[in-house]
Amino acid sequence: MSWQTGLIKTILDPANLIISTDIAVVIADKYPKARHHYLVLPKEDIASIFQLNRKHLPLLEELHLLARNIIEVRGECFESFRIGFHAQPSMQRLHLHVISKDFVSSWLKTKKHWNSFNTSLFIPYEALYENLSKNDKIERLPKAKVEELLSKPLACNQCEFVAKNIPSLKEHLLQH
DNA sequence: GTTCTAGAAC
DNA sequence: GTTCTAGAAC
Repeated sequence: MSWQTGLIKTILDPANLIISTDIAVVIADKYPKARHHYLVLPKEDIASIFQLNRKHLPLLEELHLLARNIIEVRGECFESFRIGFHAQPSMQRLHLHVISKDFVSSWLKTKKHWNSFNTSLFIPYEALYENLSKNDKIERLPKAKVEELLSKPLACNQCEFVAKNIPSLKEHLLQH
């Protein structure tokens, strides 16, 4: 089994499921990039956002419902979370990220980690939903665009601060 | 996706 | 000399 199928294997074990419905499940991200970081995955075998079409809109609504549920279950505030998909996913099985905006985590280690959640490489749930409604599919970003976004400066998500490197960004995030 | 680590950056 | 980044992983 290659590493890309790790999520599919993870959800096979009921012990890993924080929430489970007929349609979807919620698990904790194995390498959380913030104080709270969950993944919502459909039980249906959909590899990624690129397999979606208009028929999946009700499924997306179910995923978002579970996203709101896990935030509530954990006693957290909806407004303190980002909910969305990576524009360039690495792991198989469609997964909706539910991540708190603090980004305080020892697993946050690289510029790629930061920019994948804090540039257009992160597609908010609502944006993906609207895009799918309109176009009946999700287009892959051009390689050059991905590289441009990955190389963006380390701009704080809560103020105008731009960090010189990852350690200084992490130190800064702790101050918020 | 992570781990490891060479060599760049400081 | 130490910190930090970025590319290979058969």
